[in-house]
Amino acid sequence: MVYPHNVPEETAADVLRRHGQRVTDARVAVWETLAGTDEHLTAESVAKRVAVMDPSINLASVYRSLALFEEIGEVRQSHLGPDRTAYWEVGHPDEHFHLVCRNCGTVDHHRGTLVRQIMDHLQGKEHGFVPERVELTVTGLCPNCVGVTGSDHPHH
Amino acid sequence: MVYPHNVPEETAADVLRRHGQRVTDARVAVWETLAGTDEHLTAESVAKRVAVMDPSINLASVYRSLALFEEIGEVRQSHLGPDRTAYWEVGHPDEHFHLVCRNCGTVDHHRGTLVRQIMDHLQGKEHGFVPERVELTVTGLCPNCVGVTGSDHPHH
DNA sequence: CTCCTTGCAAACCGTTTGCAATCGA
DNA sequence: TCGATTGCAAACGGTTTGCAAGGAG
Repeated sequence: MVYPHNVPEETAADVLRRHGQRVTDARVAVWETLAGTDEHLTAESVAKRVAVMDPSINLASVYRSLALFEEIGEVRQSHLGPDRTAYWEVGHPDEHFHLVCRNCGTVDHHRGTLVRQIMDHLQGKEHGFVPERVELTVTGLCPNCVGVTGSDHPHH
Repeated sequence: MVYPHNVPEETAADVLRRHGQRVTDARVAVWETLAGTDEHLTAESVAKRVAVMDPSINLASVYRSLALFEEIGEVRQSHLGPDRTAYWEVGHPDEHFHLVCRNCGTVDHHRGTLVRQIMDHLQGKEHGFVPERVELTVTGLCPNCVGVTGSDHPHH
């Protein structure tokens, strides 16, 4: 079940130029890394994959590229889990949310109408609050871990 | 609109003993701080308020107390905003979510059936995923900031 | 009396930044 | 050409941890 990309045909250079940004090796490598997977990656793991294409690209440039893509709205950062690490993914056109297994750590994407419904719900009810972004993360046990684990503590 | 506490009558000592934990000054102070407000506090601000009651209590002990209360399920940690700072609050019986204003930073709690609905939605649809915790954070513009700010960038 | 908890200070770790060199347009 | 971008290394900031002293049960 591979996650289709934003605009599969569009290259990194296209994306950058569309936003009036310079096309550099670091940015291209970061974009290709993120666009080429359906996983959520930490900056570190993006850097690791980028290093395979071009070992001369520095971690700092990866961070700067990620920040750039986020600013222009092509990439999203989420804070899954209780750790303070950020996870990155290309910004999908469809709203979606995350199911995180507290046992095996697997992160599942789920698209559908739920996030839209939440937006609508707020539009009507919250006197004047203008929702822009909904971040919904559900923690629990994935099908694989339900039977295996007791109902208790994960890491002890 | 003050947020009513979990079990208003229960003292810090009660809570701790109920979980078989030792009653110490640091823990009592941290509990009273968190139970005495409807705000979300960072560890640092908890420490600041704790210091008023007892200046001898160390930041590290505040962190350890927060971790303890979280482990026993009496306190919750959320990652609001894009920074990696954690925000703490007592664990409310009613599910709720957060409305964060991207302009002024205000965090609003909202209780209601939304979170419950999400849980139910998942129970039925997600073949076997067992939801345990729903973290829903909506970023946008609060009523006060809607008119004031253009539709663009917050901090530039 | 025993083990748990604390204060302190140093370590951690993901992320950011200043700077001179380099690169893209 | 010339400002934007990079690599490098050092700084940052919230959080964690090792250890000896102090405190709860």
